Amino acid sequence: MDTKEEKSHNFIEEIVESDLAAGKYKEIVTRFPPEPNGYLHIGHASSICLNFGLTNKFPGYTNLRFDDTNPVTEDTEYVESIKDDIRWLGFTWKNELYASDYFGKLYDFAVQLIKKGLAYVDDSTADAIAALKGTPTQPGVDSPFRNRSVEENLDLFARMKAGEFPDGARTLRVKIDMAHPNMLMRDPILYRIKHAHHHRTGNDWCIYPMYDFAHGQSDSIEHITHSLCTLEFVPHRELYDWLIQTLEIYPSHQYEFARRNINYTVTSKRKLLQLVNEKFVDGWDDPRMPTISGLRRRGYTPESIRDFCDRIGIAKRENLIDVSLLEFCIREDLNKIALRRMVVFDPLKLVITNYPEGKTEMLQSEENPEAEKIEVRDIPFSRELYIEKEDFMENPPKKFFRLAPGQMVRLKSAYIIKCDEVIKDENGNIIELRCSYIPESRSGADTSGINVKGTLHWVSIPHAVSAEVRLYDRLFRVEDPGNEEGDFKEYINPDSLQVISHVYAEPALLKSRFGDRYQFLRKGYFTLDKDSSEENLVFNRTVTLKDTWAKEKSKT
RNA sequence: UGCCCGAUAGUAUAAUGGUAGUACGACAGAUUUUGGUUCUGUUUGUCUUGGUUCGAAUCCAGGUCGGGCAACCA
Repeated sequence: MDTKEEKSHNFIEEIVESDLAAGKYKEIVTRFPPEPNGYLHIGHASSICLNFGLTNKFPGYTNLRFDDTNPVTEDTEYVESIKDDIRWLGFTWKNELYASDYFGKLYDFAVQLIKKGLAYVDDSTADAIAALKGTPTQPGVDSPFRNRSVEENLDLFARMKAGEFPDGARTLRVKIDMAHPNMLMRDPILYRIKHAHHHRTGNDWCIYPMYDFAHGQSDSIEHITHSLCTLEFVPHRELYDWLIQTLEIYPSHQYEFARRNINYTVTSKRKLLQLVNEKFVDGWDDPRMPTISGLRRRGYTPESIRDFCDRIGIAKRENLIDVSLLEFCIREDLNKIALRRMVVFDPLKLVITNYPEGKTEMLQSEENPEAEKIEVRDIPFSRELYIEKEDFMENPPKKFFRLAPGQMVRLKSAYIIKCDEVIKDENGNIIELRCSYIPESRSGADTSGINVKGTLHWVSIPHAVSAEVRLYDRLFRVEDPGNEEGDFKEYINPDSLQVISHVYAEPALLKSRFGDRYQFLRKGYFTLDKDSSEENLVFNRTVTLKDTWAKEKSKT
């Protein structure tokens, strides 16, 4: 019996495993810390899978903590969408928490630092602070307010909290070293004044802690053992550790990994927000968006996204992941679960001349040939059918397995037919095909002995139902739009959405419900869109099928 | 001209001093009532120069290249 090879650990799992083995912790605590100022995207999914995945693999739990320290950009709309998305991805948090829950504690921490002579109120303007900060290669200069007395600092900070000063008039800064080689250690700001309404604390506060004075402290309060964040926070770790040590609070530790980037899209909340606000897309859940809600509406499954995150792994190097891997993951999942349906997008009329007029025959076809237990559905067959225009060629190349004058093909789950005659209009356009069928070739009861190379999908004209399909392509024409010259929006793919308002579908599709997943035979995977109604079925194409014929064609 | 992080096939990721592997992609073939699926095979890689070592992707030193750091954002 072959034991399945254990999947190798990423570097963070290694750290956790060795911490656990060394007895440093009995259980681990991680957190997913979104700022509620945008919708979650595929990059966040990776972080979610990491944080929650860790505590699924190892003993411990994961908190959801909203990093809501900037009331100006944050909103409960985002809080709700973030919770929905995490749940939909299939994860459960232990505690729903907010950095704003700790505003009181954080204030007390600040007072402690002032009392230790390690924090001061600075009256400098933002410009002055920036000017005295120095540059990466030049040391900064002490603020003229740096040496105020503890009493004065205590008084001023209390009055900042009391709302005596306008926005931006004063800040509280920690006193470290203005010549420190790490710029984040040059007396970083702890608190700033913002007379703004907070989505949770309302108007209770007019001073708000900065990220560096909220995140690590929140981690510590929650006894987070492994605080995972992306690489741009590496230089913050020194300050993170300094504050925890100085405040003598629970020592959480920060570990950094490289954010996941995917080609032909952007995953920056600022850029995504622009696409939404400037109407380049239909909203945060536009099926072309790399947001979780966009992927959901597009028809991606949570399983496929988790599988994707699993396959791309976690590491520290810069990366640009090929979107074809994401597409592979969704195809693999949908192939197993999607119900097969026949839908003709671009119809060509086909008349079976030797089939009785007015006759309707019910044929059976598999719901899903990959299923362990094959179930079937009924499909009406009649004398007049639609096939796909591109499935017929008058002068076909040698490798064309589809219909052509004098050629035979199988109609999926029906009969073998032969093309006898091509009917054209006065302009020479092909408007109808006259074919004959082989009665003994009926699917499942074929005694004809005829072998054909091609199988086509089809729809019976009198039974066809109408639907709209929306075909999506990548949102950008270039691999890394965020890194191109000029505005990233110049690189939007103008053909990222193609709507076909009337396609012809087999009647079984009439019973579609939200969340149903289909494979339209030879066309791709589709799911019902929220714009759909009883009168107008609307389907989103999740992803195409792999198409080796298209590849073959493009060679010439 | 400072501090920090990184570099393994086209892409992503393993190998933790001992055979450079996996997945996706690409290519070729088999099977197929979806040019889908499935199966088989092929292809391509340790940034560089030294050093340590019986042995280096791995350890050390120098270099090169890429990225981050000067928001009262997170």
